Amino acid sequence: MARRTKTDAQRTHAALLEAAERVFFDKGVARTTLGDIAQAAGVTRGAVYWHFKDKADLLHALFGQAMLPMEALLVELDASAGADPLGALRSMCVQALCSLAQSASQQRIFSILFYKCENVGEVVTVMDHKLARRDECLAGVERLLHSAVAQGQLPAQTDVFLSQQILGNFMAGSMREWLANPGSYALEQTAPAMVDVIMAGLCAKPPLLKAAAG
Amino acid sequence: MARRTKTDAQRTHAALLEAAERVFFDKGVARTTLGDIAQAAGVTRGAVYWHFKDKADLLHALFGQAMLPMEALLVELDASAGADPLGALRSMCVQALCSLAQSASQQRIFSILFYKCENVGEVVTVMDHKLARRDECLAGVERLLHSAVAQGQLPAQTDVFLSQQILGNFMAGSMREWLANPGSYALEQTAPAMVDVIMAGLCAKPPLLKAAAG
DNA sequence: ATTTTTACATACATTCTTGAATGTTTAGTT
DNA sequence: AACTAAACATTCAAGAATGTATGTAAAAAT
Repeated sequence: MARRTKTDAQRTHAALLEAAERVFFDKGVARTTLGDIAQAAGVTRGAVYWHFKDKADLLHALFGQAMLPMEALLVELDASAGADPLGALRSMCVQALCSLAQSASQQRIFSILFYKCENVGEVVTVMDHKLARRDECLAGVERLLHSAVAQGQLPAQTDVFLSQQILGNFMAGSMREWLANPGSYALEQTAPAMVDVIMAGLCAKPPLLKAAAG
Repeated sequence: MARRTKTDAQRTHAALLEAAERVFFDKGVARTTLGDIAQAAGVTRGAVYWHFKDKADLLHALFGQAMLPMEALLVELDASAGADPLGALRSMCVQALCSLAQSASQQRIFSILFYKCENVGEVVTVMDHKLARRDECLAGVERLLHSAVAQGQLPAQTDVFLSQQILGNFMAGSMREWLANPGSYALEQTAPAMVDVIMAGLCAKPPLLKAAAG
């Protein structure tokens, strides 16, 4: 086959991304050759090298399109910051877990992130880009926690930085561990109760700032 | 060089494991060749193939010697089950985090586990073996939680399975996220406060069993 | 209508890596 | 003292993956 129309090109572009998602998930990033992806997409390596510079570029594109839910939460976050920041945080976290539980594609992509991709070499560049996005999100979380303190939902002495770390660690760990065997329990059902435990802990015994010795 | 004494052989065996730890950490498992490890250990590939079947076997051996702290906790766990199960659980978790924070070798090995190793192909066999060990540990955690319920430290309706998941998710997430940049905060200092949040959450608003509808 | 790109396919040269095969001492063993 | 086998080193054949270079047919541009 020779050149198709512009929309056909976009279609192969998408097909390559979809194929990459599947093959990366199945074989891991390091072991998949660009030939594998081309074959899975029904094209040749020439097409891959036309649309992407190399494997890292393809991975970057794959991860780039995947964070939409994360960013959606970020938007929702700043909107609802006013009334009940802690409640907003809670529903954000629950929704993030439920979103993962409901989307097979998201599960594949996060599985690749967590389990099928070595953070080494050119990949770290891709990951750094991804982490920058996540840090923006975490900064939003920190803002929410600050306003929770301001509104008295959390004690004045609360160490906001540590609280955010705790929440982030729990969220990342929950996603990763659940993805190890998604069948072990129904994440969407249990997500609210799980997040509630963390929120209750932050209210009941939050990490406190060490007052500067005077 | 030719054949050395038996103790020399043990020394090269250990040197190979140490070299593997370093090189795997630096280059990731997939990209390191057995030649790299041999060179780092000051021998040739022949020595590697003598001591280990292949790369997966080497990785298995590396991970096999690494879980000693985890198993140490397991022993300590059953010993202290009597008086204050929740307290025992707390100190276990804190100690696990501090242990990680203090041992550079442990940090490398866990970094390999979390970031430098794709869960694919023969590696899953290695990981499964590792997960089996971890599940034993988690079973111990579950026993502790049960006795905490029995002693009234946790409400009778507490969903022990979910509680254990929550704690495990938090612990795994904390280790992994901290390893992403160990310099961002002092884990040994903050570990007690962090674990306390989770424990307080479990006490204040534990996940509850859904009573079978009658 | 022609020229120029686009969007790929095909072919090629190069480089790595692996597994196995074979060689070489020398420590134990009898 | 002779023999066996341990503990490596060295070499080799074979396949595979990458990047690039080149071919090509149709779509756009003029």
